[in-house]
Amino acid sequence: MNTTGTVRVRFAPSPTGALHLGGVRTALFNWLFARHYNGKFILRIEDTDQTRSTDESIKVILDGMKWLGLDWDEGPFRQTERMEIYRAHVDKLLKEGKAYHCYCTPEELDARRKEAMAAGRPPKYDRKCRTLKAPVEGRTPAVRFLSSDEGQTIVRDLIRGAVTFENQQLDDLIIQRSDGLPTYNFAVVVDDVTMNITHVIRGDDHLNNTPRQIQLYSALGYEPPKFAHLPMILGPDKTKLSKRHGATAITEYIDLGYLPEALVNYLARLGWSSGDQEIFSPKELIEKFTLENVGKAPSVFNQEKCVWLNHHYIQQADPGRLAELVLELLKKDGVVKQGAEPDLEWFKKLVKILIERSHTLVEMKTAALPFLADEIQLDEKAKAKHLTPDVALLLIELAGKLKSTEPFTHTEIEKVFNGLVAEKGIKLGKIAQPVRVALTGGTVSPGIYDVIEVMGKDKTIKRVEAAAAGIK
RNA sequence: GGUCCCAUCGUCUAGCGGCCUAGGACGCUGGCCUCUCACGCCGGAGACACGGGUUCGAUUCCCGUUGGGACCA
Repeated sequence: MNTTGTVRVRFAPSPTGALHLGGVRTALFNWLFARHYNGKFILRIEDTDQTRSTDESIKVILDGMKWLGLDWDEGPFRQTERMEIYRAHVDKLLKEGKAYHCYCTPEELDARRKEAMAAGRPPKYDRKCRTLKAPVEGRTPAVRFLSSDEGQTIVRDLIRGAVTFENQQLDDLIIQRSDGLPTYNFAVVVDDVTMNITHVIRGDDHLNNTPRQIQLYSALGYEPPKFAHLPMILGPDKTKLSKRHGATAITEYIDLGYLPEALVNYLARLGWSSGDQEIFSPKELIEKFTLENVGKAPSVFNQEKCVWLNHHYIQQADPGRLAELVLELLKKDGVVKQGAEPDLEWFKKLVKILIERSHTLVEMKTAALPFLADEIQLDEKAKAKHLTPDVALLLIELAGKLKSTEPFTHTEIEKVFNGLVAEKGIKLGKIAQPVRVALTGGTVSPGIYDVIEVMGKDKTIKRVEAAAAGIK
């Protein structure tokens, strides 16, 4: 690939809602491409649609990118701050006769479109205003691009190869609406040109816009950038991923307890691969990422695999970091009150014993609950199965032994259990399960010695005795 | 409807004419480990959409069909 000169790519989201997975993947690929080739990654906010754009949404996008670690080198630029630039380019085209005023109202266009469809003709603009001699009184015109209707426009896409479009099929598209705002296709071209973008890497859904844009570049007298159209991310029903497929916004994944590195790794592998490798650090991704290994086929977002990666990265993560993240979740839920945080070192110990069986931070949070609460509710089924009359005495005996256990550590606690088991000639499960239920309320938890150690002597004995007392 | 794109296990993918009895990962599943659940380890089921070419030889190249998707309305 020709990479002489600095690579400049951009991510250009519309701030009309959440930052969702498709957008994130586009941003990620652009970012990886820029970093791989030591280029620049530019962030541009496409907010010309002022009725739908919000500052809140811009904040969500920027926060999401930061969370993922996708740092940008220039921007964020906002299109609303660049209106003069668009206007100047429109004027230039008008002056050179490459664009013309169109006085047709949306209603008129709509009517003619319907007429054309009814008559079996393609619903294309009929170019009525192309030959207009004088302005129409009392109307503010839109501006249309005078496109060629002969020949072909070939998009040389870095992922798809050459894609040919018949110019005849292309419309005289509006580049400036009657309210003076530039249209999407026009603003994009002007922006990419004036920002010296070298590679436009974007979703497949823009491939059909590309020939028009190429024509605009050449009308404006600019060399078009190189294009690369990424395959879409689909939902389980194989249609474009959208809200009805469940969690699609990046913020939802934060709330669900995902780690950014897991999401980055997962999204990188959607539509891109490097042999058999599944796990990539950001550094490796940057090293190995090229457009050559980007696939053409759309891919379905698979929650299970994403969770698996999240589990993997939770195992790798620093317990201190996890402790802080889980604590945040607990505060958000109101389980932990500001100023009443548990001892951080103790909490870290707790987190450590939960790591292995946690797929998300939310799971970790849930598993931490019995350790934080003063009182616990015993699961009825677990109680019925494990807290049976024959274990009442065992529990009392165990509690007694634990009272004099010093130091109160995994090793010493294990000795107590082993001693009791040998003495009574029972299986470990006979006592471990009832204790687990007594301490955590349920039948699933980390290893019982770890649970006891972290729970602490007082709480352990209190709960074991309470459980024994509750057996009828 | 028009234009464009796409097509390997359920899903993500490797494969860039012979190495393929099609490899890996998630998920599913049988077993081992075991104080529960996980983790881990060992094993299993599971795909080249179809039909024509091209070629000594097609998953791989070409054409068509089918299917799916996107865009424009």
